[in-house]
Amino acid sequence: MGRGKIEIKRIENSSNRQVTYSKRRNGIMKKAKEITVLCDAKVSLIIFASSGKMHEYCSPSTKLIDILDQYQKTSGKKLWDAKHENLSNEIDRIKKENDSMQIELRHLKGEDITSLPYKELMALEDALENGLTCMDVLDMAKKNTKFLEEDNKQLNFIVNQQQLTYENVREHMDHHGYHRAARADFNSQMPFAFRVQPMQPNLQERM
Amino acid sequence: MGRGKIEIKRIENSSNRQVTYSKRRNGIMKKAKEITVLCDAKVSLIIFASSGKMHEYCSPSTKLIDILDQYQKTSGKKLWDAKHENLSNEIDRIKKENDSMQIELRHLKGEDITSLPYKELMALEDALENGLTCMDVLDMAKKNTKFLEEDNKQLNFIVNQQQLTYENVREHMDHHGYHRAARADFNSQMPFAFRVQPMQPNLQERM
DNA sequence: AACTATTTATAAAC
DNA sequence: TGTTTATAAATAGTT
Repeated sequence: MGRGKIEIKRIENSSNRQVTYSKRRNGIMKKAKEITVLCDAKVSLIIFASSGKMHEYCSPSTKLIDILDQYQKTSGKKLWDAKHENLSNEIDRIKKENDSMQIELRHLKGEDITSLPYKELMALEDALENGLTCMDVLDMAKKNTKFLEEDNKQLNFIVNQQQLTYENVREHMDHHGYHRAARADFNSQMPFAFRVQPMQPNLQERM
Repeated sequence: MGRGKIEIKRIENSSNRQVTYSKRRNGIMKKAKEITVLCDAKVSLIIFASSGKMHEYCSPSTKLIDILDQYQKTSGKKLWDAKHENLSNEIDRIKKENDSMQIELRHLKGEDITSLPYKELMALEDALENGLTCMDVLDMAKKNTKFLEEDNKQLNFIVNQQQLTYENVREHMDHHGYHRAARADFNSQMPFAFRVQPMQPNLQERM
């Protein structure tokens, strides 16, 4: 449609190409508008000139994003969904990081590891694999030590109390002149040196 | 361009509209292809009929996604970026959570170390300076734990023996009919529940 | 869907 | 770039 028929192939003359581009671009835009109005169609038209300049048409009262959404649904082709996936993956990655930190935190904040149920132990294993440091394990060890020391203290206290009792009872028996045989019996039942001292006097120096 | 001129307004007759849509859609598609070839343009054309049927054209050796990317860059308008904002926001949120946890972790770890008794801290420092690895320190911790556990065992043994003794003595006294008052005395000296159970039943499993 | 009279788009020239 | 114009192409109405 013009003074002469043209072949549909790249126009080599740059300025001719530019002119034709401009004219035909307007033509397409007009057609796009027309079909939108005439036929109730939704149209998205995006054109980039080789120069990089962009022109677009999008049917009125419609957002390009909606058209593209519908495009994805209708065609089944993914557009930003691919990007979406990347972000989702990052979220997953960070969430995992989060989880292992939370586990680490819980443990550092003090609950004893070995008292944890199996599940949590498995989680801890994961945490270790995910870079729980030696320091963390040391901390746990320290907590354990503290427990043991407390146990020791209590046990020592009890033993001492028992010894005191023993001595009091013996004194009592002595005082009241209980039968010699009974006292021998009693002693034979007490084979240990009850003067209990802390067996590890400077525990904290060992760490 | 046809037998008669038409106004550019919605074609009310449904089947006419449908026919015109089909014809014009082909026309636009052809034009899109032509401008692509003739002028080196990149074109994305998406058309939805009111029926929902979709047709698209995208210039060859180009992906729609690339055109849309370029669209976003060139126009500054956000397409899926808007949708991604939600995900990005979640990532930000989680990352913040992460950061504060990391701070908390550092804090806790720092606190743990600085709250150690001076001696212990110096010892640890020395150990690390002298090229001991984390492993070595862990080993020490384990040894310490073993000592404590042995102490605990011994103490438990003693406590149990003492209790046995107590029970035997009482039985002995009962059997030989010692004075009621003496027995009362004896009981009053034993204020503790001697039935000692390991307070940390699975110490060895903690490390 | 094919036909065709007519409108519209546009290539070439200015 | 914009206008003109001869002509190709598109298409509205018809069959």
